[in-house]
Amino acid sequence: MTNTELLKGTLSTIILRMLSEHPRLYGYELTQLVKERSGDKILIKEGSLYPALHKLEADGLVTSEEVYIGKRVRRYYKLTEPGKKATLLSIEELRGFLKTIEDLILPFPGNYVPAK
Amino acid sequence: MTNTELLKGTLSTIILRMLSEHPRLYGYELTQLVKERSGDKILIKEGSLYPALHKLEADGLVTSEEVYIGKRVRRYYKLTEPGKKATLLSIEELRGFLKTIEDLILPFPGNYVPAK
DNA sequence: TTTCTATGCATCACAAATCTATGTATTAAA
DNA sequence: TTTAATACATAGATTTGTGATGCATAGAAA
Repeated sequence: MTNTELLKGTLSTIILRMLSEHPRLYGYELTQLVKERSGDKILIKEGSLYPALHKLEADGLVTSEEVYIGKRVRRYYKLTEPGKKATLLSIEELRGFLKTIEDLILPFPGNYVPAK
Repeated sequence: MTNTELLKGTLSTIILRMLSEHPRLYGYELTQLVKERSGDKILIKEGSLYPALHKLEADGLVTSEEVYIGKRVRRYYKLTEPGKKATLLSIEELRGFLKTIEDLILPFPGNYVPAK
C-alpha cells in the first residue's frame, strides 16, 4: 500500500467492508475497487491480499468459490452470516479507533491546556 | 495499547504531537498524558514507548536530557528543529490517512452504487 | 516495619501483519 | 512478438508493538 505502516490492522476491515456492499468479489477485483474508491491512495498488494483473504476464510468469515473464465481461474469471495456480524463489529472498532486518534492529534487553538 | 494492530505506525506521530504541545516531556509523563487525553483508550506500553523514543532521538527529531529527582532519574525529551518540521509532516500524513480510511468505510445510504 | 502501589528507566523474545520478490499462467493490445 | 493487464499464490524479510522481565526509588497503607 502507499502508507505501508499506517495500514496495519485495517486491511481485513476494508475487505469486509467491500464485501458488505457487493454480493461477491474476487481478489483482483477487490484491489481495483479499493484503488478506485480511495483515489489511488490505497493499493493493496497481492502479498497482503491473498493471505488476508485466506485468513478470513479460515476464520469462517467468508467462503470462496472457483469460477473459470475461459481457462483463467477466478476465486470469488462472499460473506458468511458470521462474517456479516463480524463486519459490523470490525467497522465499529475501526471507526472508534480513527475517532480516538483524530481527537488526540487534533489541532488545538493555541496551546493545549490540560484540565486541572 | 488497547487495539494493538491498529496503532501500528501511529505511535511516533502521537509522541511528536504531544511534544509539540509541551516544551518537554519524560517517558512516563508521556504515557499518562496520552492515557488521559484519549480517555484511557490508548495505553502506551513501556516496551513500545522507550524504543520509539530512542529511535526518534537516533533520527535527530528529539533530544533528551537526564534529570535527577532526588535519587530517581528522569529523561526529558524535547523536539529539535528538524523534529518540529517532521511533526507537521507526520501529522499531515496521518490525518490524510485517517480521512482516506474514513471515506472508504463510510456508511452508505443503502448500497454503494459505483460510478459509471 | 513491611508490603503494596506508583513512578521511572530499559531490554529481549515473540507475535502479527504487511511488503518485496518470485513464480506460474491466460488474455488482449500494441 | 512483446508488453501490459489480469489472476492466483507463497516464501522470506521487515516493521512494529506487546508481554515479560529486570532494576530501583518513593510514598501510602497495613
